[in-house]
Amino acid sequence: MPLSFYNTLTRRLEEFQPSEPGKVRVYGCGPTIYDYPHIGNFRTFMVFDLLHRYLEWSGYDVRFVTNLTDVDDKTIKGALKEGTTIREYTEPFGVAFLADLHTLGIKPVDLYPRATDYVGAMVDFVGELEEKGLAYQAEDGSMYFSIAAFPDYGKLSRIDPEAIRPGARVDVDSYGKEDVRDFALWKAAKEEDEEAGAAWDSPWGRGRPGWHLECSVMSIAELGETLDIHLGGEDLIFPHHEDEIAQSEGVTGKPFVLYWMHVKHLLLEGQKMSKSAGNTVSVGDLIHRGFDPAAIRHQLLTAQYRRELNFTMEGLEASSKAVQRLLDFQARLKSAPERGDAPPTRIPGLAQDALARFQAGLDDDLNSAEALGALFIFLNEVNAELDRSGGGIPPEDRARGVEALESMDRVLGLLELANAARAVDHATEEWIQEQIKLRKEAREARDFAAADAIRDALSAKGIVLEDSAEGTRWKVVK
RNA sequence: GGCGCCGUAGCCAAGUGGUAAGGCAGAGGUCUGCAAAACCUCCAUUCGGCGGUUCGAAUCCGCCCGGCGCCUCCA
Repeated sequence: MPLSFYNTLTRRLEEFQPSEPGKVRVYGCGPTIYDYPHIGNFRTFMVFDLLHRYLEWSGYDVRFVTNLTDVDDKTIKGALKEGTTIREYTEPFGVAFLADLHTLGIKPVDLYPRATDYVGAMVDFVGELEEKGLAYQAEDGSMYFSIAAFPDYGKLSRIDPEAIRPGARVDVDSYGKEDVRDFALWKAAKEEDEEAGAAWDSPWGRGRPGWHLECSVMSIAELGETLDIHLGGEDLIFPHHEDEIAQSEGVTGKPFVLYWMHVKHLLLEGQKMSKSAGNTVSVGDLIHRGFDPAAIRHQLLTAQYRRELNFTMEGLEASSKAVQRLLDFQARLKSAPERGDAPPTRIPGLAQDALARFQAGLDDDLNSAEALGALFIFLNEVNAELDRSGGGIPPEDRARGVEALESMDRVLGLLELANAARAVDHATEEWIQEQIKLRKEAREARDFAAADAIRDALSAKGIVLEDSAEGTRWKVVK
C-alpha cells in the first residue's frame, strides 16, 4: 500500500500525493503560549515529529512550519495580570515549549512563526476578504467573517451552519454581528489590549487579529496558498480549522489544504487532562521523577495517533524497559564478533523483512504501533541468530543489521535520544575501564568477593556490567 | 439534540474477511563463579453481548450493553 493518510476533510484513508511531486509543505498548529505545556500537548507534537521524520525518511523534501500563538484572549489576560505586555509574558512559555521539544527528541521544524510578527499581513488579508464581500465591520469596529457568503462553510467539521445555535454554546457577548455564527477576523482594541501591547493600527482602527486568522495568514505566507498537509489536535477541527478554510479559500479561491490530519487527545491515568481538574503533568515533572525522555517518547508512540492513548506511570515503566531492551540490542549487535569466513546468517533477510513491515505500518496512516512491532520482531529474531552463531558473523551481515536498526530509529528517535541521555565524559569512561580491569584481575584470581564489590559499586552509580565471551560490556541504566 | 470514536490476555496495543503481531508483567528451563544480557518453552480455542451474511468473521450488517471525544478556552 502506498503512503496514505486519513483525511478529516473526506473522512477517508487517501493515498498521499503532494501538489508538487517529491515536495511536501506541512503546517501544524502549535501551542498558544499562555502557560507551560503539559504532556497532552506533546502527544500532538510527537505526531508532528513522526510525520516530519517519516516524510523525510520516505525521501520527500519537506518544509514544516509550526506556529506559536502569542496574541489571543489568554495571553492578554495573563499579561495584564502580570502588568506586562504579551511579548514579555509569552516569552518564557515559548522558551519552555521549545526546550521540552528538545528534551523529547522532537526535531526542530523549519520555522516557528509568532502571530505578532505577521500583523501587517493579517491586516492585508482582512482587507482582501472585505473587498470580496466576505467580511464586514460591526458597530464596535470589529471585522467579522460572513458565513452566509461562504457556502462551503462546515465542510471540514460537517457541522451544519444552520445548526449552530446562539445562547449557551455560542459567545453572545460579541454583539454587533450580522449573524451570531460569524467569527471575528479583527477585534477592535479595548483598553486592556492597548495596555498589554496587543493593539495595532488598521484601516478599521486600532485592534488585534482574530485567533483563526493568524494561522491562515502565517501558513499562506510561509508555505503558499495550498498546503499539502495541515495538522492539529482534534479539538481544532471546529471552529478553528473550519474558519481557516473559510478565510483562506475565501481570499485565494483555491483549495487551502489537501490533507487535514487531527491527533486524538491523550488520557492521563484514564482521565481527561485539564487545568481545571488539576491533573496536568509536564515533561519536566516526569523527568524529575527519573523517567527517561526516551521512555516518554516510546509511550507516546505506542498507539496510532487517531486512537485513544492512555498515558500512565505504569505504562512509562513498561516503556522504560522496552527502551532498555532496544539499547541492549543495539550494543550487542554493534559489538557482535565478526568473522570473514563465518557462514551467512539470516540477518540480511530479517533486516529486509523488518524494514518492509516497518514501512508498511507507517505508510498506513502513521501506524507507529505496527512499526514498533516490526522493530521488536527484528530484535527477537536477530538476538536468536546471534545466539546461534557463537563464533562470529560475516561483517556484511552485521553491517546490514545495524543499518536496518538505525534506519528505523531515524523515524522513531528512541535510540538516539536514549543514547544521548546516557553519554558519559571521557574521564568517567576511563575510570569505568579501570574498574573493569581491576575486576577482571580479581576474577582471574578467583577473588569473587572483591570482583562483586567492584560491580556493586559501579551499579550504585547506575553503571551495569555484563560479561560475555568477548569480554565485559558496561552500560548506563536510567 | 448534531457530528464522531472506542470496547482484543493481568496492564498497554497491532490486526478490518482466511483462522489472534509486539511491549510490560508472570511460570519453567539453558547459559553464568554469581549476576546481567540473551535464547528456548508456556501464558486469549478467542476478540463487550446476542443475532445475521459467508465455505470461512475480532474483522461485514442489525440490535443491545459499556466507555469516550467534539459541538465552549483547550494539543
